[in-house]
Amino acid sequence: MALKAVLLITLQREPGSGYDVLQRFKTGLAHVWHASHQQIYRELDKLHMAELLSCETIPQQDRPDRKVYRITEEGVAFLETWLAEPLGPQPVRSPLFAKFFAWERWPDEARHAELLALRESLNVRLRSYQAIEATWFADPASLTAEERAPWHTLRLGQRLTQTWLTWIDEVLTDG
Amino acid sequence: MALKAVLLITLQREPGSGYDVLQRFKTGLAHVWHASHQQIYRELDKLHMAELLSCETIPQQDRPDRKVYRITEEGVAFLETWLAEPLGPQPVRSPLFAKFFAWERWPDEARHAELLALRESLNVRLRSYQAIEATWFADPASLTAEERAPWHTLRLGQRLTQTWLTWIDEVLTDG
DNA sequence: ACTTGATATGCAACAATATGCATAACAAAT
DNA sequence: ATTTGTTATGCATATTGTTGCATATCAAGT
Repeated sequence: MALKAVLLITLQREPGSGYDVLQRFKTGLAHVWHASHQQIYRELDKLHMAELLSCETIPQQDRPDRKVYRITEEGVAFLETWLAEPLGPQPVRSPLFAKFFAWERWPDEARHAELLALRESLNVRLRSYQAIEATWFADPASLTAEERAPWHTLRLGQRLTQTWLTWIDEVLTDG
Repeated sequence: MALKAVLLITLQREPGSGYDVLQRFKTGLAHVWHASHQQIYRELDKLHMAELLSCETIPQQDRPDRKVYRITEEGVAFLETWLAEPLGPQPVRSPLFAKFFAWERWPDEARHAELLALRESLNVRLRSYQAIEATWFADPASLTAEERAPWHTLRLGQRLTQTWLTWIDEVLTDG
């Protein structure tokens, strides 16, 4: 459901091909929702079948046709319905917590490596957040209401990441 | 994969039926991994087929047989393999971030309701954490290394929840 | 008497995600 | 010349998770 919604909202802002959308998932949408190219192409096709997206096929010489999708009125209505209804509680699913739960069988060495790798990937994420902040949100006071939305999510992302990092250091120190 | 691991670890500590396991998912495992009873029964059957679990059928009068599962040697080996290999980066998938991403089409009223509902459910979770802390971890200094594992995950859960709550209040105040 | 909730188990259909494979041209670097 | 990376699209299969339905007993409350 959320994937459909993300596809609809990004194509509503700017129509584009599956490949265009894929690039957006790799950049601006990277901190919102992950999807593989296979999943994106298939989901776009489904949304087209359901007439939530229209599709204009642009023939190209010597390579596959480029299919440009744009949102339809039904697509907008679908998106607004999704936004209006509350999400409900999200199920808890944390593989790392599962490993901690299995503590007595988790070798010290493996745990240490796991935490170091996680810390590294969280640091990468934090740097990515910092780059976004410097580029787009250098002056928070001057942001419009609309611009504040991504700024808020960025700040939450930063704080959650920081919370994780602080905790990892404590666990590494502890054992 | 993680579901298999959680089933194996809990049955390794204490053999039991699908129903027993379900009760554990509703209590002690509630903050580790969510699974429905349908999924649990199906997965136990699969693990039995794969001989990672053995199964003793205990006939009962006038009601379905009780099937008691216990871990096998292959099951232990499987679990240890899973614990030894690093998890790798977890894909980002946050429906709430997706809604923030769709800000310009998200009505103020719906956003407000969404955040209030989320705040309430996070508060419930925080109270649940506090109850666990008071019951099991009243004196952190006296914990053994093994007891510290669930304590660590509890603390991370508390802090992440608190980070969310602080952020929600800010967003509610802001707009 | 009747309903509700706990005990105890599942099947079937569907949706979402992951993984492996496949094609084909072009540009840039070695 | 050949490899590597980018552009551009998908299909097939398997795994994982969701939702609706189904059965049957017993205890406790109304």
